[in-house]
Amino acid sequence: MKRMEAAIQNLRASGGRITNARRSVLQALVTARTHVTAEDLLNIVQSESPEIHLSTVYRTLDALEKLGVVDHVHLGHGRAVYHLSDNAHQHIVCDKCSSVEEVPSELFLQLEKDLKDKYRFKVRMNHFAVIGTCSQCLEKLDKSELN
Amino acid sequence: MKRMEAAIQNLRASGGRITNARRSVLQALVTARTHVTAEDLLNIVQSESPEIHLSTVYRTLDALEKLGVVDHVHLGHGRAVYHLSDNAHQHIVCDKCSSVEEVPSELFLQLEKDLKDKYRFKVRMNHFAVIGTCSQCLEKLDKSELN
DNA sequence: ATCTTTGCAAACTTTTTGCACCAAT
DNA sequence: ATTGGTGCAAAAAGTTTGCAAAGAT
Repeated sequence: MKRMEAAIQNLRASGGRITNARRSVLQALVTARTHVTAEDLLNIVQSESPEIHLSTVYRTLDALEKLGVVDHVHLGHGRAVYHLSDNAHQHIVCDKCSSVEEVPSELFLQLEKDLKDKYRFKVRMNHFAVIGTCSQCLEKLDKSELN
Repeated sequence: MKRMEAAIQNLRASGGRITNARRSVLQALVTARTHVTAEDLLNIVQSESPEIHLSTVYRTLDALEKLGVVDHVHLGHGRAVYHLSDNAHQHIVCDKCSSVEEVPSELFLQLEKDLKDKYRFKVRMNHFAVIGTCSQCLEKLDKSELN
């Protein structure tokens, strides 16, 4: 669990304190390893430490995000999902079934470069989701159009 | 105002009714012509017809969106912005100053194609925002790093 | 001892919903 | 006459905040 230790060093170095709550949230993030909502994290965390409060989860995520350890993406209907920072993938989100899939970042490299070169806009990788329709839902749609 | 008439036809054809509220919201969308929040629209609309309610704006936007006349994008901090459907541009949103810029869709064509071919995922153009840092904020950051 | 973090409850923001009334077709 | 839309008020859903007590350094 290198990531966990690195994050803890990071927190400490920035003058933060290492508390149970923070260790739990971090642990939960490592465990989950995918896009989880604050509430998902709360559930994981509370299965061990039921006293931990949702607002603490939010505040911890905030702190970790400021350190660059965590990122969050808004998936469209309000909820945000959080995960350990990692530039290796992006999210594609189905607007029919809300499923989230990860795709390699390389698909986005050209776009990133273009926006940089032509608009001096520095994309924050991993902080946006592409909305569309996933293969399963597309199939269902095709079938229903046959009727 | 072709767009407006087309939208009205569209509404009528789908069994919808043409009311003051709907005409106003549509008019406001045409007038604004950029990304506006539901509240922005409410303000525009209420300057003429103060009795129109926010929930009506939402319901109208909903109806128009189902017809494909309107689209909305979530910009990250909760608020959604709405605009007339138009595949010609995408949004890039600054995570520092929240400014929104439009960039031509062609930049996204390759990405769209890749996601289609490799993941059978059909991107819903115009329904996602790219988050990052705009040129102005980048400049400010550069300067502050010189200190 | 100091300064940060926590738990809780309450506030806030944005969007949705139930319902009785009203209006467009 | 029907069916769909409106205004209002209240609820939801997700997140943030103020505060006093507890905890990490």
